[in-house]
Amino acid sequence: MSSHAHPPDPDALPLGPRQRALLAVLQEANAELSGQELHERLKQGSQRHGLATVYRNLRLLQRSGLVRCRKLPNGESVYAPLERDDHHLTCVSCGHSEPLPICPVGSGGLGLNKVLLQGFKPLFHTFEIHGLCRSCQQSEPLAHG
Amino acid sequence: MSSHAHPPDPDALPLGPRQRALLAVLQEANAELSGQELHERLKQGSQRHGLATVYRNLRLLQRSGLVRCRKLPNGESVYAPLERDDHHLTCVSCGHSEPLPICPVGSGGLGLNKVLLQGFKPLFHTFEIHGLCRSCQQSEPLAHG
DNA sequence: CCGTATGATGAGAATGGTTCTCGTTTTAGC
DNA sequence: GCTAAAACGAGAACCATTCTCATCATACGG
Repeated sequence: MSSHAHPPDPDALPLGPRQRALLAVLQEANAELSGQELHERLKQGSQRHGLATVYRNLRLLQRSGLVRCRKLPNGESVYAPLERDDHHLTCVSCGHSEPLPICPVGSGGLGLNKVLLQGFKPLFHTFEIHGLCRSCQQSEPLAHG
Repeated sequence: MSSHAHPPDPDALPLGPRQRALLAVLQEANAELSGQELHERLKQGSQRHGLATVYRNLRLLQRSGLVRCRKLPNGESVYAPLERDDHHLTCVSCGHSEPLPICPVGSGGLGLNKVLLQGFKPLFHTFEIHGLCRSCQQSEPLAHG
């Protein structure tokens, strides 16, 4: 069993109109978006949109297996459609994070099996390499920054 | 090149006494600790310890390659010594997170090479499977929670 | 040995993303 | 159209983390 589960078909799920709008914005974007950014983009449409609802629906979409989420070093959460499977290189010093075109979960699925998962239902995974970006290596002579 | 770099020898690094104390508490603990928990434990010693210094030194230790960090769904950061290489199963609904005894970065190192890293210096990696734990699968009929 | 410069520290205030509260609006069923 | 239940928006509340700044420790020159 892999954690590369296929996302469910959104049309088969009982999504509200705001949840569909949220999903559409995420799918059109070419990068992960934060809750605040999503809120900004949705407000530009015709309907009213509250920030609380954006976060509420992001949680629901995540539980439905349509949206993935990760936390940046600054505490922001960023969201993307489940099917986008990027991972990241993140600097522990400046917080800069960039895509890493590699996925540790090959088609073999890491040998994840029911014994290890113990009833846990996987939706998506995150893989991140943390370290020092080129410019932070230069400016900071390691320890005692 | 792998992201399984050996941690540097702490004795060879110019660490201050508070940084050593921090590292010692982390190494004695058998689980990841949050900044607040570390602060609590350090305050029980003889020296005074401020929360700001705990966070400052955690950042320095991280840059030095001695400490790793990840963010829980509730926004807390938890820390562990670099050499502890656990990964996690985390529930997107209740936030519960438990160790997963698997590492996607085998001794082969994923084929990470200089071309991909582009001057980035890896210190540690995080791998996490997000999904629904057994009890949240039961209590929440997926979407429209 | 003392004075001074530099860096580390502690206490508490400030920050900011996310969640909560609650009165209002929309939806579904009849 | 009427009512109950669910979703919503605005703003307050929350809380881990970071910032500010006055104080303290350390190193070094005189």
